[in-house]
Amino acid sequence: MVTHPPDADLNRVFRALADTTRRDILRRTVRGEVSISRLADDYSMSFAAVQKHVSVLEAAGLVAKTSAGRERLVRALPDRLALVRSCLQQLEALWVHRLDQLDAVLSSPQE
Amino acid sequence: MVTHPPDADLNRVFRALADTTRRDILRRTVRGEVSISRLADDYSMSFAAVQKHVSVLEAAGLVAKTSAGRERLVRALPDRLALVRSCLQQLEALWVHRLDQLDAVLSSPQE
DNA sequence: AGGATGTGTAACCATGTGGTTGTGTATTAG
DNA sequence: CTAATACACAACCACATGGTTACACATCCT
Repeated sequence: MVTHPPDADLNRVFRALADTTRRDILRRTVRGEVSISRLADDYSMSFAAVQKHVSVLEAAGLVAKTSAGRERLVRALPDRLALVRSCLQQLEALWVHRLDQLDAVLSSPQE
Repeated sequence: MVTHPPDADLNRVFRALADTTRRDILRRTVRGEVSISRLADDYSMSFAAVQKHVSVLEAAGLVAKTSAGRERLVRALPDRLALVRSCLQQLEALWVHRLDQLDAVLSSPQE
């Protein structure tokens, strides 16, 4: 069970997505760049907490920050979602394969 | 920020997927029912640890257990993955929308 | 210059997580 | 019946996580 590097990445991405606030931040930064304090305005938690959420998303590669004067603009990055999609697709492919096998068993003559 | 019940579900599902061992268990139980001890044979951790992983997957609705004599057979459930897919799809739809807006801006005459 | 705003960082706390061991209880095998 | 197997459950531990507050620093505004 050597955990491939991509495995660790996948863990971080799923982990980052497993929080309502972070998913919301992601939705908001998909539409365009938003500063951290403007993000923080809409949540009932401290600025530092929102900052932490952003840094979790950043560590997962789901978001990037760019400096603009005294504020940091957060924008969502689409690339890492492909990782998740491929993981799910792989799982669902196995399901399809199982169903195929079931079909084969049901439609083949008894042994 | 009233977290809808589905939000909590989504959190649990993503959280459950954010672990290499659990994703592996999921892959193995997609193909067909596997007992917990047979699952545990292939990981370098205690039986109880694997049991916990299974129960996390179960709480997330990704897996179900059925009694068969003294063993519990674990099988993967496909339904909850649809939740994840729709969440990602929604996010990516927002991205597409942003790109559309960008295109519109770029192709429209200056103001 | 000086104050307001935006951010980064550190310390701290409660709780959750991933792992362990130990014990109890069914169920199967001899 | 007894022993081994498969599981459930609880207690425990180290560490991560999500939150807080406090403080330092940079940047903008007047």
